[in-house]
Amino acid sequence: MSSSKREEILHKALDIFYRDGFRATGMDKLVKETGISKTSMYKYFRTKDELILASLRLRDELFRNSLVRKIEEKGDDPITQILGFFDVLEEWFYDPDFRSCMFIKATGEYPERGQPVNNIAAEHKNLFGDYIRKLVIKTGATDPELLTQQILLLKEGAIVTAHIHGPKGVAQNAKLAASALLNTNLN
Amino acid sequence: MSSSKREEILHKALDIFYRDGFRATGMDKLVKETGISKTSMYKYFRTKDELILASLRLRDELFRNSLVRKIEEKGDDPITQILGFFDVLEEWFYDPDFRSCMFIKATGEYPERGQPVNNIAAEHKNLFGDYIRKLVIKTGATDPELLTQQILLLKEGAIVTAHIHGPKGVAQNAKLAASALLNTNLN
DNA sequence: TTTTAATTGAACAGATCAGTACATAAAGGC
DNA sequence: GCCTTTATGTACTGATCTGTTCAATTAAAA
Repeated sequence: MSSSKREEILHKALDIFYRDGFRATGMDKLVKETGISKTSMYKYFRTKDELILASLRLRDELFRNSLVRKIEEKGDDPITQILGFFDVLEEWFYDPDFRSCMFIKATGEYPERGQPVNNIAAEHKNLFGDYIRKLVIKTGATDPELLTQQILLLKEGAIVTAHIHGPKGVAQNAKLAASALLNTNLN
Repeated sequence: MSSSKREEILHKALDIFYRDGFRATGMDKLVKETGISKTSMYKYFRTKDELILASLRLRDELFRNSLVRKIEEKGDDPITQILGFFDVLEEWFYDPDFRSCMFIKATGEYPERGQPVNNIAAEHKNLFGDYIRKLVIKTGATDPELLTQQILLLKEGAIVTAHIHGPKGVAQNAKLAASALLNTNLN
């Protein structure tokens, strides 16, 4: 199968891009660290930009799937899942490979509006937001749209804060805030 | 005065670094856009890294001062100021020159822990956090430390979200969350 | 005006950037 | 065995990167 090489390149490039950033990662570094020849890289991806975009799309898929799966391992009812989501975040923050959100960093490096990088990032956030919204609606909250957006704000804030200050306490502070907001929305 | 040239370089470099990013901004681009010769740049700053760090330090000073001033224009009592803070954020998000938080982006581009960039970013967040904490304590909140951290999470989340999705509604959602959290902390 | 300091422009070095060309080497199917 | 596909290694192009050098120019001080 020819596409297995493509997948291999993609997964390895994703790890390095996530760890070191896009502009800081040259193709030669990618060759050296992955052991894959440059010829192969340019066979499956016509440009570095194309590889970056494909990496982001893969990250979207892997990350959302992983998040949803871990959330649903926390329990069955929506409140448990919403609050459990912040425990999932906490586990991520304590992972030594945690380096903030790849999409936040990507939009930081490619600030031009309407660029594909920005679109993929926005789409990723929208898709995950849709999932959270479903959970919030299931709780019977009085203003599910507002509550959804607020939970997402806490999530983004926690990611950025854990990256700058370290993981300690960050996710639990966010969880307590989400819990308080949930309570005011249920009575 | 020789330091006025230094200041000029610093202010102009800051604007370009903030707009385009650090790695995406070469010294030649800086020369072309600022009209300042490369010789002068390297006279006042020995390396690009030094210029970057000085830019971040200037940003810290300018941005915190501006934020505090605008917050205090919103009123005298701490609750008005805390909630007004989110209106200040909203004005910033709608500024066409808004491009997220320079420190979040900086730590994204220079992910190595313990690096000066990271330290300056953390210090910036700490200093502003200290200011918010003072306001929160003045409100008589039951758990001022927790509430402070939560308000800061909402702030970081709002910045990142406004950058990816645009400014609409973001700051007000955060403001409503902060208001609800304040209420649960005052009763 | 004369002298001194500050600034510029432009060329340069050496490294690294994205991307290409091509000949060699594995690997798999028949 | 043979043949085709797939992958590798290496060298290369031209652009761009950070940083240096130095003579010419402007501005300020005397």
